[in-house]
Amino acid sequence: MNSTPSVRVRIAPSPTGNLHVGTARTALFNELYARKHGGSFVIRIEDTDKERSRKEYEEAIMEALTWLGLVWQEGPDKGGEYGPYRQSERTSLHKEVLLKLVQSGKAYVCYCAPKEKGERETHTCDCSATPGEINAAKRYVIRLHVEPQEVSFTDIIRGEVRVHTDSFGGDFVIARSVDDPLFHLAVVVDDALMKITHVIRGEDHLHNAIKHILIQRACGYEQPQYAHMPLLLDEQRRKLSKRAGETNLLAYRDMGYLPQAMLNYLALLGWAPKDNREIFSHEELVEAFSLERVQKGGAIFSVTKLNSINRHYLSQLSDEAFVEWAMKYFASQGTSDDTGQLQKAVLTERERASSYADISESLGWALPDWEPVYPVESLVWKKSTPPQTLELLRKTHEMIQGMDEEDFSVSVLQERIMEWIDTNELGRGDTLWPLRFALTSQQYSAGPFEITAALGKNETLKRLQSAITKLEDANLS
RNA sequence: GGCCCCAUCGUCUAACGGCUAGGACGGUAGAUUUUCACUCUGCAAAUCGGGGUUCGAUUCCCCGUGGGGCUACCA
Repeated sequence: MNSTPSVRVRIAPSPTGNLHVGTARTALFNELYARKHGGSFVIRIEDTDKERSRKEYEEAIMEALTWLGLVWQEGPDKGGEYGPYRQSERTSLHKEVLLKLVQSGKAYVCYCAPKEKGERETHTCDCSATPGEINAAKRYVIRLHVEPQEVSFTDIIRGEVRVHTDSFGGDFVIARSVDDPLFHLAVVVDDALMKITHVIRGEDHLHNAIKHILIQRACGYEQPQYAHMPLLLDEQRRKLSKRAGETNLLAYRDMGYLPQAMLNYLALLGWAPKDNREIFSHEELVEAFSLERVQKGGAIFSVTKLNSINRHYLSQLSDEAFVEWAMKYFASQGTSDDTGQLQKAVLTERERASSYADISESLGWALPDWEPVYPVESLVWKKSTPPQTLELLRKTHEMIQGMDEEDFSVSVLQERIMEWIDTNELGRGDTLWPLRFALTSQQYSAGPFEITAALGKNETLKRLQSAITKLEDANLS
């Protein structure tokens, strides 16, 4: 038999909301660690808070984890040897442990009133009922007996952490009743029963680790290795929360971020490889990852870097995949594309877009409801004059009129139009700016040939004519 | 308040105690370009402060300062 137990890690989200980006990162680090060591990654849904837990959140969480591309071996969706994987289905397990703890005197039933708000004295009382004598009519809790002492453990990321039990008031509550264990007890029991070897979680649990170790000792469990990761911060350097920005992972999918980009970005938050590399596939991350290289300080979740990484991955997509990605956005906006014009147009934003926000900003000209509303002067290039522009627009209209529909590809259009401009010495800027602007009415956009190709002959001529008319009517000098 | 954790460019980060503190994003200047973007070339930008230890400290130790987390009969 193998003497060293294989690595088993877990992520334990509570279905009281969508998957938080911070939780997603923790999940990723767990997954990477498990895969790196050929271990198992377990998902356990902590739905014991009956008030706030919702089934649809559990589904959203699983969907988000799947979207990110994480792979797990055991979970509520696929079962496993150490199930069930919903905490609410494990209460009998918890109860068993609880009873044993009380019977052995490691924990006791306590009828004392709840702690006052500012109270921080070490808890003392004479309560000592055994389970058989519990007076159900009276409110009670179950507390763990805690000998006043220094407790320390070695955190993989932080080194030695040492806390005195007095700092949290000694005997702490582990259950509201025999049927209602609290988080601390449930986590410890579940982790032990699921043979979790490494607990990798957020730094906000650092203090809890002490309580958890105390419970483990009382239960006679082996202590897992702990690794408390730095928190994800908002721009104000506070724990990333809903109020400071979007924290729902799936919202980023809906904003046009690719899962591989998000995965890559998340990995770089609090972790860095030995070399300067920043672009990593999932497999490459597994290869390069190590907990020892995880940062101790918190990291700000900032979308600018995510944008650049997303742009990189978008540029790696095939044309088909890129179109599919972009059209998903328009579909979500309820924009139909009967003519196929939008589909063609979308390609002009390749290597330019960072997310759907860019697509939506730059592709106005390709929308079915586009109208040529713009100030006439904008048609005139900065180094040109209105009469020149009018003249050139007329010539361009005439030139394009003479082209065949099948010549409307980017390369042919570019070749023909550029050659035409140069041989007639019309001036590239003087001609191309009004062309592009007449077609888009946008200050910034893709090049005129790409746009002409996407719009096709009829639409191009229509828009050029409209610009000519506008300019004539305006009668600028 | 108490307990704990942390500290390198604006941001994410690199640097066996030893090159001019490196890279990326962002910013900025320029080249290219009809515009924006892409690409290319430059530039600015950091070791929180004070003490030690050491030939030598971003790195180790102490103090201070700053930031953060936790302080539930939530998870």
